[in-house]
Amino acid sequence: MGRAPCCDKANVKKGPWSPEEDATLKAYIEKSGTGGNWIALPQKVGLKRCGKSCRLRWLNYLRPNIKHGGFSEEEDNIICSLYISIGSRWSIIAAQLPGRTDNDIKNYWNTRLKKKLLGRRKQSNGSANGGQDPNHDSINGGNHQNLSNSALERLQLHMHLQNPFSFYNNPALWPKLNPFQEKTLIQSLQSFNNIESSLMQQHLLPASQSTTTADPLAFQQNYPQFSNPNVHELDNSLNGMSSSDSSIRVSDENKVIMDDHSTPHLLKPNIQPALSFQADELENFLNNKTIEYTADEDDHQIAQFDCFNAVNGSKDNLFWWANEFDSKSASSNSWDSTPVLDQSQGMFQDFELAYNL
DNA sequence: AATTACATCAACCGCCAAGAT
DNA sequence: AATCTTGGCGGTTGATGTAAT
Repeated sequence: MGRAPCCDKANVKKGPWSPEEDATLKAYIEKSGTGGNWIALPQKVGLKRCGKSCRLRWLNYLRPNIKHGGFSEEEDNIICSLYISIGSRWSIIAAQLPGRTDNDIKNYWNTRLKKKLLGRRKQSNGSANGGQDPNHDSINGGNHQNLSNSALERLQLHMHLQNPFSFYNNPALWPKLNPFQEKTLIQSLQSFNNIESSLMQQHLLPASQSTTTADPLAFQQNYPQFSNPNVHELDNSLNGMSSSDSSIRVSDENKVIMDDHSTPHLLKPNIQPALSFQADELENFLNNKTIEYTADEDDHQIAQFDCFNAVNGSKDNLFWWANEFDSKSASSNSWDSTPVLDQSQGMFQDFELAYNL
């Protein structure tokens, strides 16, 4: 037996809110507050709505200082970084973006940002899963059924951001370079692409292994000898762009260490990715400023991860949220101050699991 | 102009955790 | 300790708008 409904469904209006309903609800809450009980609120207000519906309407639309649409690059940046780190904890992500609701961010991620980052891939190729899980085929299927879609998606995103093909195909991810660096970079990428095309012709690589159809892993596994020189070249092209900033380090035990000894905020697992090529070099290139290394006495690795950093070129705005993370509310929809980082311990487990595969 | 496909987003659903009884 | 109630959350749906054919 299911649980009892929170309200009498038969006598409750559903669907879009009318301006009159909005005005009624807003006026009441601004005057009297919620009274600490959303379920009882509709009766007090005189609305034929479910209490949950009232709550949602207020939190997502009517309450003051709500922003809709027009996400900035900085906001994209934060959403992306947090999604990779903690997954679809939209309320936590929303807490870092003043004026944004979890629902808005969730919609924005699902409809735009994800596509912007991963590209518009064909999600269905007539596979047996009937298109129910677009991630399923893309990462070898079967062994990953115990992973959440979120974890798979984050893995996919992380891997996508690590491979030179996606980088080549997505100029939005290109770092800002000086003219010389940009020229070198483009030449390197073209060279890489030419090698691949040549191999495709010479060895009649099956279509399923075409790297141009976003399967760099197969290419890397079949032709690892062609990976490293180019990666070196790409890496070298960005020499001189290193930063001495340090904020987060990862210990040998996979624990995050903040320079100011505060609570850790982001974890980039120091687990070797499944890629067979020189992931460190490639990662260093792709995330140049995003995964930064310091040679401190413990030889720890900085793990500040951010996929848009190269685009923005601004470091300061990437750390503000991390530094304030544990001082903010866990939820944009409440006004309490649950320490969100208490939850962080287990948040990375599925990401780590995906990484281990 | 009509139809179809795709994109967007507000709203709903159902589960879970925490607090109250 | 067990049960109930409520708030909160993430996933999903469906209505609407827009672009493509």
